[in-house]
Amino acid sequence: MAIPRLLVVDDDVDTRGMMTQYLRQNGFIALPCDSESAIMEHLTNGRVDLILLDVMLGDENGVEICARLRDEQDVPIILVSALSADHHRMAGYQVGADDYIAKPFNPDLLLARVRAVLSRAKRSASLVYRRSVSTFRFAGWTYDAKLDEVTSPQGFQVALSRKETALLKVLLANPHIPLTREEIATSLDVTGEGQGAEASGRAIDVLVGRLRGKIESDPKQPELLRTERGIGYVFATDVDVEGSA
Amino acid sequence: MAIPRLLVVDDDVDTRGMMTQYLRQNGFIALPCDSESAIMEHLTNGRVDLILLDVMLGDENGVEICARLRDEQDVPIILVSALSADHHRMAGYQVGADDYIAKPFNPDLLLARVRAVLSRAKRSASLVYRRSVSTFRFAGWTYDAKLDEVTSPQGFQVALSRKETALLKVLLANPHIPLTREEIATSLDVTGEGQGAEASGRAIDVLVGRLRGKIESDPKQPELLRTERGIGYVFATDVDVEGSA
DNA sequence: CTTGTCTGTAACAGCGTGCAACAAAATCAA
DNA sequence: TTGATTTTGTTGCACGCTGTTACAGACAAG
Repeated sequence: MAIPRLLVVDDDVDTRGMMTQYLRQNGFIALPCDSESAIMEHLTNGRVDLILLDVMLGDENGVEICARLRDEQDVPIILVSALSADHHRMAGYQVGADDYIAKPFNPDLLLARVRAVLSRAKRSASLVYRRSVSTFRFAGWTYDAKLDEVTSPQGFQVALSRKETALLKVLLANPHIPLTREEIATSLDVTGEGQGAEASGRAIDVLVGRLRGKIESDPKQPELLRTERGIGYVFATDVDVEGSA
Repeated sequence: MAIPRLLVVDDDVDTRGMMTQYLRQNGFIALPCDSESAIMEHLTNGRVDLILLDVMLGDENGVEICARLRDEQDVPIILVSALSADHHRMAGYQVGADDYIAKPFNPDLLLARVRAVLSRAKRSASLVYRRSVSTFRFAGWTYDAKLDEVTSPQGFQVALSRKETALLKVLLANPHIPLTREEIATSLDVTGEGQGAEASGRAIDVLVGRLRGKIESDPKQPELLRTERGIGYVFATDVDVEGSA
């Protein structure tokens, strides 16, 4: 199972950034959102495993959004509220939220809830990504997330830089799913909010090229890290994940 | 049976674009519309297999339009609504809608409903184009949809560009059926809103020429990709499909 | 035949991507 | 701290893909 992709929906940049950063540090893919339309976009464009939804969203109302999402979707939702009032919690459950957290919350609590909801949501226990877990295998290659070691099919160890490793992780977590440059950039930018972090330039292109140079047998005709013209990049190979607690 | 042609009627550009794009990615021909007159135009000018009709259409009322269409036509209609209110659903069924979906909806759900209505509407199950099919054979040629590899009767591998591949796919999916330039263009344009995408020009003609140059033994006297003067192009050869789920 | 419409195609232009080379920034050693 | 080394982002150019245009040939109707 791939690394869970979470949507962090909050209109406050700081909160959003903190949560995003924390979740990423703990092995999740966290995508910051600030509106319902952004949520829909993500839902349309790719897999989303859990939505952390702030109740207060400027004009929009988190509870209503939750209700609407729940009407048709089956994505787990955790409501987050700055208010501790219980009626909010009730309202939340009524519209089908999977859990409810009051701000300010203990980061570990957040993590615990997220994991609980994720594992409750789906049957397979391996759904939840455990940091300590960690061997990815693809096309003869091995990536040991714990030791951060990449081993070629011939058994040679390949040294990847931090960003290269991060890129590989995102790709391994989303095999066969085309990722936008923006999505990739957001995932790489571990400093919390990726807002304008990658506004300029073609850093991702270059990074992809560098990674290709290290893991593709023929970088000119990539078989693992394929280009989706006009869209972004895809990891076009099946990936086996081997985990341990 | 040809690829189903769907009309996506919604006055919001984003929604329309998203739905259109998603449907196209899944093998349908999706034509964006924003008014009743546009619908009528399409109904007049060509085959339409299903209409996805937004209930809120600016000044116009989707339900009324639905009723009017139903009065004269027998095109299946799925109503789409931003409101979850049930009376809308009821009203929809009363005027003869084939199904009803509330926005925001799960893309896969949309797809499921569309397919259900289409197959319910009548005709063989093969109506729905299956993208998961893997190997096409025609006149000695082979096209492996999974690897995107085209192999000539002599066993040589031929490199096709993205659009060329897309064109070939549409043709292979509809052997012996003349396809309009518009139909082809719509199928190729995966970038969402095709509105003016193909308004101008003869891109299709040129594309066809290029594909001919690669797969016809004598591009001057095409045997596979024939021209239907005044109409469009036909793939004039039997195609064997070897599919898997 | 002529005329007008439709199609084939070469030539060109714009865009996105790969990549090398450079510059800036981060990391490390002392 | 300083300076060396590595990593990362930027820039410029080349190249392939794609749509447009213009013109010539093909076809249909008269």
